[in-house]
Amino acid sequence: MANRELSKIFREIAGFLRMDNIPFKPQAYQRAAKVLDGLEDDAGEIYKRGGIEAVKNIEGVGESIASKIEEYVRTGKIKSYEELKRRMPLDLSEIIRIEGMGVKKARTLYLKLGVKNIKELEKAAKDHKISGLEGFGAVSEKNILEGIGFLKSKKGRFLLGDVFFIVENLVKELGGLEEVKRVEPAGSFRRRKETVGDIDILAVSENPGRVIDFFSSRNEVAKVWGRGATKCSVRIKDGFDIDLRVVPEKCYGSALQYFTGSKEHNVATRRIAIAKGLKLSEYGLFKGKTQIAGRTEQDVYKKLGMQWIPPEMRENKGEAELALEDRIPELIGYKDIKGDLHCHSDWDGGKNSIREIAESAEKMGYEYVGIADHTKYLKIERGLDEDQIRKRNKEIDKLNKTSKIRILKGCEANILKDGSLDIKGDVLAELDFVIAGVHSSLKMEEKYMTERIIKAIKDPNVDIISHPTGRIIQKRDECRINMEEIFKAAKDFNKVLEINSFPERLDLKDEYIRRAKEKGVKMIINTDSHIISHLGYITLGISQARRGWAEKKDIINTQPLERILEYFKR
DNA sequence: GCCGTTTTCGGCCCGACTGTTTTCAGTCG
Repeated sequence: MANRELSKIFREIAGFLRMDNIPFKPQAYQRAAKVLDGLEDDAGEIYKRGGIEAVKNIEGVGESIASKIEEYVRTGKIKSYEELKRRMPLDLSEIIRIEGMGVKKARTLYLKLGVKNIKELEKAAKDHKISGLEGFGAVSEKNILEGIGFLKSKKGRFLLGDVFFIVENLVKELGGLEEVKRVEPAGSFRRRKETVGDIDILAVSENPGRVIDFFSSRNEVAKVWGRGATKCSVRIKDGFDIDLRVVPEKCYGSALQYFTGSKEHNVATRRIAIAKGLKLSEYGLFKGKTQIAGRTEQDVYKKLGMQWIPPEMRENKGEAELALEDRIPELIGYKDIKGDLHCHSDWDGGKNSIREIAESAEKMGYEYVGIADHTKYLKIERGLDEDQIRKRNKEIDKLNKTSKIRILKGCEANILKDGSLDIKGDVLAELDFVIAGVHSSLKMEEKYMTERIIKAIKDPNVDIISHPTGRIIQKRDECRINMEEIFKAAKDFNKVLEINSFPERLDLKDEYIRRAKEKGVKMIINTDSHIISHLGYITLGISQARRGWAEKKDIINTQPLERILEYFKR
């Protein structure tokens, strides 16, 4: 896929241009990058099919960017980009991952101190070289070190959503090979952790050499680390590593169990084995020297006297004990969602029309879909005012006459600093549902932030609180909120907390989902999509819900249309 | 650099917040 690489390059070009205060061009490159990210067709393929003219038909791509795409497809490089990098040889995309660091600060620090990457930045901050510079002070140094510390604590890990579809695709391709009998990802990927390190893939084959040949020669492979008879490690162009192991069929199950982890879960299961006079390893479950299980995971757990445990639960949080007592909950399934209620349309900053969203939602097998455009406080997202909401509602009414699935009228209103909403109540009352979320003043003290959200929960028009903690994974901690009080208020006022499926949000996170479930708080899994390709993120939200042990009954959008409407009327 | 049933030239989502200043630049969403 050339799209990902091109979009990364265009984002960097945008950064370089912004550094030099060049107006408007950065937005153009940024936009092209964004379009490429959401593009289903591969730009390289488009070029090969229809030449530069076809490429120019891509939105946001004109003369100049099209010729850069052409250059990239033909030579694998873009000269002007290489030139920019030579002039400013710093790892911009890395440095700006630190919160509070942007291209201008990166530029100053490079020119004054020669800082090229996070490591050098950390040293400069520790040596107090930064506080003396114009525009920087002691607080800047402190913030930089804090930001770096935050990034480091999740070092080398990737967002599940950033690798998910690449890995799924690879596994599907491997599974399609004739010589591959079984293949599955293991590790934290299989447990669907919100961030993953290396990806482990396990396969069974009579001909490991052929499978490894295929695996290591795929064109997204950047580097082959190690190649053995049954094992191969590669780095993908996107920057993460994948290990493939080919194992004998008779221990596929035990190997899968072993490599899925977590480490702590494995310790717990091995302890159970020992208590039964057995020994569990990646090679199987043994009684003395005889293998009594190993071919399938189910068999391994069964012979241990346990129920099979969904990978998302294997974090040693009490699941082993439940499995021994036959009390593993029936988690929400990946096909249980009947509709996504947090979709932004082109009425606000979204990309697709309501009709397109409804059609995509129908293709996903949904019964209903909810349009939840931003409201007016969020100017950057073109939030709607009262009149625009009413106008949009009319369009939805019209579309509903012909649409095969029901389109619900909603919005994502802003919870202002004092806990009030930015849209008048009489307009909210005309909607099928109202989501409310915090998008500003995220650094309030716990007491005030908690009061603020609870006030919104008490608002009779509000049904759902979106991304309740406001965290951005690997970038921003959750807001200071007393979640216990939020759960209590949600329960008392019968309001729903969102599990936002966006890769960098996944908010509520697993622990809170589990706590909410214990408290009897209802939740909803939404995508917060701004383009129809985001609708597929729902699977990440479901994973998160399963990691929080949520069952179908805990998640309201597993319910049919009438039930969910009834729920919002209450 | 891209785009156009208000334009083929002249526009490009902008306000809040923070840390630095003493009126503002940079970052974020």
